[in-house]
This record gives sequence, C-alpha cells and structure tokens, in this order.
Amino acid sequence: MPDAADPAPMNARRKFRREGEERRRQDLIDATLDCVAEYGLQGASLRTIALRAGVTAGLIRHYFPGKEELLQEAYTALVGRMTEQAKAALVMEDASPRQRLAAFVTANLNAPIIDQRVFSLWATFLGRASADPTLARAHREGYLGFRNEVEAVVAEVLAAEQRKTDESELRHHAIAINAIIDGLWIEGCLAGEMFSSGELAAIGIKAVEAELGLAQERGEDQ
Amino acid sequence: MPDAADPAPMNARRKFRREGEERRRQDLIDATLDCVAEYGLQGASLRTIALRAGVTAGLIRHYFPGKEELLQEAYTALVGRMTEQAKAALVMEDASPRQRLAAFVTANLNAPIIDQRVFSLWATFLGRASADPTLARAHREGYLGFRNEVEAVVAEVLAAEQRKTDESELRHHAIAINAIIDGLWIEGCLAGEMFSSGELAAIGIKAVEAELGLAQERGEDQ
DNA sequence: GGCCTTGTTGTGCAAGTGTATAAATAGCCT
DNA sequence: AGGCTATTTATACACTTGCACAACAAGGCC
Repeated sequence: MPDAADPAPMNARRKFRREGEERRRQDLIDATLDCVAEYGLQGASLRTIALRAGVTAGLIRHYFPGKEELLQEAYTALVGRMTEQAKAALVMEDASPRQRLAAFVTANLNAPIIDQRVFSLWATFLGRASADPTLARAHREGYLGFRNEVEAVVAEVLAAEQRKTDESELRHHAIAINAIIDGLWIEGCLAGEMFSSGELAAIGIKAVEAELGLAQERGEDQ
Repeated sequence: MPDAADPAPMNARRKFRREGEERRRQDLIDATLDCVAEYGLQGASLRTIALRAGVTAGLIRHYFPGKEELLQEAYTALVGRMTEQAKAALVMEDASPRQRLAAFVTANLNAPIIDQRVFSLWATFLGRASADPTLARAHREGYLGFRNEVEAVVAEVLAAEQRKTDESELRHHAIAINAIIDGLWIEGCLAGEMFSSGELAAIGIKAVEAELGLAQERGEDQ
C-alpha cells in the first residue's frame, strides 16, 4: 500500500466555515446555556462550550471579551426568552379578561415553560445574582416585566367585574399572583412526576381566582 | 541589628490545635456554605474553604472522601436548618389554628428566613439538583417535610372552621399555600428593598386565607 | 485568477484545581 | 516525663482553566 497522495494528512488543520457574526454569537450563547444546564457553571468551561458549538475555544475570545461577558449575555438571552414565552400566552383576541388570566396561568404551568432544563439554568444563574450586579439587573428587568403583565390583566379582570380597587391593592394582587405562579412553576419543574397532567394549572387557577375574590365557576359537566 | 536567635524562624511549620471530629466537620461545612454563598460553586475551591475554616486544604480529605461529598453534606445541613427554622414557627401553645397559620406565614416571610445568603445557597445547589441525585433527594425530603407541616396546619384550621374537606382538596390547599410562601420568599430574598416591612407577610396571609376561603378578619383599628 | 481582510485554528503559558502521600506535632494515656 | 497515635501540615503531581498570540485559510473583491 503506497502512502503517497494521502487524502487525509495526519497533521491536517481542521476545516471550517465562516459564519455571520449574529449566527456565531447565537450558537455560542446556545452552547453556553446547554453546558451550564448540564454541567453547571463549574463544568461550563470555554473548551466545553466551544466543543458544543462546533468551534475551537480560541474563537470565543473573538466574539466576547471574556467568559464572564459570555455568561452574562447568555443569561440575558435566557431571561428574554422566558418572559417572551410567558407573555405570548396573553395575546388572545376575543376572550374575556378572566379567560385570558386563566389561559395565562395554564400556559405558565405546562410545557414548555415547565421545564427542568430551564429551571436548572434559572436557579444556577440566580444563585450568582447577589454577587453579580449584571445578573441581578437582568433578572429584575425580566421579573418586573412579568409582574407588570400580571398587573395589567388583573386590572382588566377586576374592571370587567366592576370592582374598584386602588393602586396599592392592585399591586398586592399582582405580587401574590406572581408568587403563586412562581411557586407552582418551581414545584412542577422540580417534581413534575408528582402531579398529574393539568393538576398544577387547576391548582393555580383556583388559587389565583380565590386571591381575586372571584366566585368559583361551575364545571360544565357538574 | 543582629539576627541571631530569631524567635520566629522563617520556615516555621504552622501551629495548630486538635479539635474534636464533630466540631471540625461542622466548621468545614459552615466554611463550605460561606464560600458557596459568596463565590458560587466554581469559586468554592478546597483551598478557599480550608482558608475560611482556618485549616489547610489537606485536612479536608481527612474528614471527607472528596469534594463532592463535602458539598452534599453541606447542602443536606442547609436544608435541615431551613426546614427546622420554618417548622419552629409552628410551635405555639394556646393559639388558634388560624393564628398559628398566620404566624407561620409571617415567620417565613421575615428575617431570618428571608435572607439573601440562604437564597443564594438554595438556588446554587438546586441548580445542580437535576444532575445530582443526592442533592435532588436532599431537596425533596426537605420540601415534603415542609409541605406536610403546612398540610397539618391547614387541616386544623379547616377543622376549627367546621369545614369538611376530602384528602385531595387538602393536598391541593397545601400545594397552593406552599407555592404562595415559596414565591413570596423568593421575591423577598431577591428584592427585599422593594417591599416595606411586614408587607410581604401581609400579602401572604391574605393570599393564604383567600385560598382557604376564610372570611377576612377585621383589623383591630378599623 | 490572485490578493486581502478577518474569521478561525492551534499552541503556549501561568495560575489554580482536586487528589495523593509523606512528614511533623499536639495532646492523651500510663 | 515520655511515648503513641491520630490529627494536621506541607509538598508533589497530573490535569484543567481562562487567556494571549501567531499562523492559517475562507471567501469576497478587483
């Protein structure tokens, strides 16, 4: 066997394709989130991330000043996607405010928002928020955005019921409802198999309606 | 200046005291929690932990098989302290069930249970729970213990109000109330300065009583 | 086709990691 | 007081980490 004209030289430099900046940054951010979800912040090394993204480690420094900035951008992207998904459940034309609120709760307590991987990411990053102002700010913005959406729907619901409520009361309702959704979301993510399908959403809707003092709706087959 | 008879030889071996096993393990676990809270899992190296505990790194291996076991024991200890503190708020003699429930909510939504450091630890470890069965088990045990306590008080409250409730309904109440407390706890830990003193507890009590369908109690000065 | 820009690779480095193990000494027992 | 033992220190080691930088080649432009 003559080894002349070897088509795969041993010390061949790796082939690569040039990608657009936006695409590469997204890929790197996605790879970062994957690694953090699977191995935690400690296991998410630049080399692991690069491997996941299909590039070599050095390239990361071409798009991000350092690892910290990459992580911060990844978290910002995560928070953005989470709140975006949650809010998407609110855009329902021709539905009563109460129906929209119920749909909102249901959407937030089922897949894909109830998700172990996302919870893992959420918790991992939030654990560093008290030490990293950038993470803290990213979280707070997402949180307040979410709560404001809740407050808006609650206002609509109460208006439709012709109940007047002052600003402070409205804020309290929003805080409580936000807490109910968050708390149930955590339980669902951590121990989803403990609850039957739709159970969390049912608990959530009942709790939210009780908080707002809405009379129980009768089931259609009761 | 003659340097003869130096009382502090340059290459002196560090002085140390022998401590009881229990004491050393506790110190190491506490140091571990401190480091994780401050620097995260990545920043909590054996050397950092040892420094915090006032010993050298090698000693850790004398008490723990490896770093992983140390972290697991630290998390178990944390969960134990958290649930212990929370349950402590329930031991009130001569108080009505409803008062005990309110006191329970209040205790869980104020210092020392509302605490940034504890939250940071909770989130950091929980972020790894989906990948580490030992952490997951430690969490689940603490969570179920907590929820069972809630369920017991709820049963007492409803019994005192002479309301009969089946098992499933009781469980749902416990899940919802647990979610309310968890959700508000998180908000308080992450953004304590957004709420005035006692505000979270007030929101929590109202939400919990609404969930149970208890008539609003009139304020004493109203 | 050939050049030039720049996205991409590969290598190197100093610092830090967890673990293993030998050497030392603190403090109890007699 | 003096030895014994187990706690503690100190050092070594192989490995990983984030970062810096030089070499390279992909693909647009003329």
